[in-house]
Amino acid sequence: MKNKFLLQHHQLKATPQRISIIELMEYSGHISIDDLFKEIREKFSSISLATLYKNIHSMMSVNLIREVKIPGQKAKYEIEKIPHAHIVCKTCGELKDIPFDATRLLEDTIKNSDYRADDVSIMISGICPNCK
Amino acid sequence: MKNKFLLQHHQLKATPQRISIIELMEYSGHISIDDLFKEIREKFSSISLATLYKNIHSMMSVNLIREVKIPGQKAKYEIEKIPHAHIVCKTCGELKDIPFDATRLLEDTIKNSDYRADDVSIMISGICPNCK
DNA sequence: GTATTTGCAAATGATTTGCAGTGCT
DNA sequence: AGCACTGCAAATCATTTGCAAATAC
Repeated sequence: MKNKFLLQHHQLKATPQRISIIELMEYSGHISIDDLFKEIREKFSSISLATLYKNIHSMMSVNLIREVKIPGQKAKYEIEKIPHAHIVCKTCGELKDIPFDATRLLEDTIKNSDYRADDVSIMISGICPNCK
Repeated sequence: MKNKFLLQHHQLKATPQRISIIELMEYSGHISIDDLFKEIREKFSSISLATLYKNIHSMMSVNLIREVKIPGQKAKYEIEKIPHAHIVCKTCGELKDIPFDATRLLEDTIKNSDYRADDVSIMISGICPNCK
């Protein structure tokens, strides 16, 4: 129900496919198109990749979700939420959030450049505990 | 000459194509495969995209260059250099460096998580002076 | 001289598009 | 009812691969 409203508040029709996309993103944190496709087929066996791509685009265009690009990997998608940084493991590729408030960084940037900055995305890479 | 050594120090053969790739990256700061292809054809009219892709990969695998992924754009490539953050204009897509030392951020992350962090990439987005 | 690299053409993989039918509001 | 959305198939675009000839060292 919550996600139905979430979609409607962003002027998108609340189709069951879209609701399911949001649920899967909430559950996984970040998900690639391929994994999304695999998961969502369990519920909608006839869904097409084209539909996923179209929905990802419409949801991005209203800032409901965000694309996370990672060097050497396919893009992942996540629901817009509170400020955080990303940390990706160089070995296994796992992506995690860590709490990080970039407000300060943004303010500094605004001070030191003539850009009107409004968003920061931070990608840290390293080796995760499991792979160490 | 400098770039010939740069390649050799990374155990790559210094072909004229590779030297030219490095020159173009130095000149442009960040460049996409397509732009690289357009530019480099002026010098090597018979160069193929396959060669570019292959070289980009070999140069990345020895950390001579780095891939910069930007949401909504194709990847760009740049020579590894001193720490900086990226700022991209949401309107015209222009990408710029701003000086930024992420050492502190890295240290904090190491303290607060059990990852062994070794690299940070920061992408700020906003509106550039020209587009304001 | 030998191993690597180049450039071509073809294969593969990812994303987008057009369109007819369906479903949300 | 009307417009947006879905799913299919086909088109397009991006990247990779295999291989023979060329080149760096």
